[in-house]
Amino acid sequence: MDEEADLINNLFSCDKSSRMTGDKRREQILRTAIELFSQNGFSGTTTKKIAKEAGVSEAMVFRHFASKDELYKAILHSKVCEDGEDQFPWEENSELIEAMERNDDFQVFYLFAKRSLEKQQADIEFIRLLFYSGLEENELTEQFVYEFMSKLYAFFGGYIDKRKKMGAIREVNPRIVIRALMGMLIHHSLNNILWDKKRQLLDISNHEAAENFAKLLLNGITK
Amino acid sequence: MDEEADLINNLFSCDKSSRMTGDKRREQILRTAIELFSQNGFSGTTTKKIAKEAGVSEAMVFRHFASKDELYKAILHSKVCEDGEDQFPWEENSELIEAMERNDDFQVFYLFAKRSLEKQQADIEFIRLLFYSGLEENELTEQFVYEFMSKLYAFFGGYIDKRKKMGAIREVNPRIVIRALMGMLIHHSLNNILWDKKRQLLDISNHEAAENFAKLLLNGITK
DNA sequence: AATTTCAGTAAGTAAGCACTTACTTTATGG
DNA sequence: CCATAAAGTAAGTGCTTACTTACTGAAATT
Repeated sequence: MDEEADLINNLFSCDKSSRMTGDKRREQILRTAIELFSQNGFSGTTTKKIAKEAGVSEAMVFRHFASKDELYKAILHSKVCEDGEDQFPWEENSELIEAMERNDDFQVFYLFAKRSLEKQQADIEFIRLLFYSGLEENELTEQFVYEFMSKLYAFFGGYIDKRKKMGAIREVNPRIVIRALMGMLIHHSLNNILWDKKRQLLDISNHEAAENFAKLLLNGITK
Repeated sequence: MDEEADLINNLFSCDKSSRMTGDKRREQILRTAIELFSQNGFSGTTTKKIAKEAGVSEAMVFRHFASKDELYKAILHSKVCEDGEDQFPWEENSELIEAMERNDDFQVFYLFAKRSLEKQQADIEFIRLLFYSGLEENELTEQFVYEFMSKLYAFFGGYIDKRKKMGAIREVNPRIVIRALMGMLIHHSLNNILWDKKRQLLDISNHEAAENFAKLLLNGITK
């Protein structure tokens, strides 16, 4: 409580010269850097700008992080590895688990899609960072995607396999199904974030998108 | 012929000091820059490196392009606007048109998917540039995506509407279908290019991918 | 053969870059 | 209340950046 109050106080107070503890300052620099790196990429972001935005001298950035590279790694680690755990909240999503137990295929896919879209929209920074670092060929990103997708294949592919055995789902490679679904979801978010911010091409709610994608995946468009 | 022979000669000859005409040198610098910008993004690419890679002095880069920014714009224009036209070759794809005429839905979606995947794989530079410039919030990119997708909606959405009226396809927003399909295709390519180069997560041919995505879109996975 | 044209360069410039050094200020526990 | 540790900075460092200037030499035109 005190901690949070202090943080808010520091962030909004006009008294820029107020001192922070090392840990808090470190965290604040990290958060500022996340914002800038996600906006402008690695080489598009200067340590000077990070320092200025964080309201400290450049030397402070280098006191907390050995180099710009280390700072970037710390960011990817915090966003991709720590928050990344968070990106896989389905096992604790009781609504989804229940839908799986009662074999309500539509609900399973719908809930998954809706939750994914909401997550993606709530953390645009994360998506931008993921794509920037992917283009920059950062191996941490490759590793994250591999682990994340492996978990997804295990969790979701398992359900598909089960329903296949029950005769509810036709013979199909679960990984292809998952790639198709993730493609719809990520690409839809990316359109909203990068290319079609004004929703000129397609303006639908997360509910509509999730519903349509789920139906599409389950029944296709053929009558 | 002569032109091409000269070009090949110049590219592979060890005689680096050979003179080129202004136009050819300009084109060569442009091509070199495309390669580097698509690999490292705008701020990750230096004019010095472009010059070195092109085998000329830095001053030559600035003789042909007023600034680094102008060079980048010229690249996006050439890749996205000129070659971009090329990215919409379906109207001239007689196999696809024929499939549309005989209302062979599967063949229509399959051919579209396969051709798209092939195009994307053949021009990785283009995709990287598209994503880099999208993240960098370049308005040229936004414009290209808008025009490209509008054409696609007109061309493909028309087919879906026609088949809807014929009662072959259920009530569905064609734009959502197209977004879903493009999502599968682009995301699959992006996985292959960025995150899963070694195909550890999913290793399928373009034929397999196109076939599965088309089936999925038409009939879903339900038995 | 002389002149003009233009591809091409070497060697700059000022500003900006990641990063360091040497120092000052502030909180805190004995 | 003072010693100490730690938060903080000003003013650098050498190097790189985008971009320029003043020049050279090959080839086409006259």
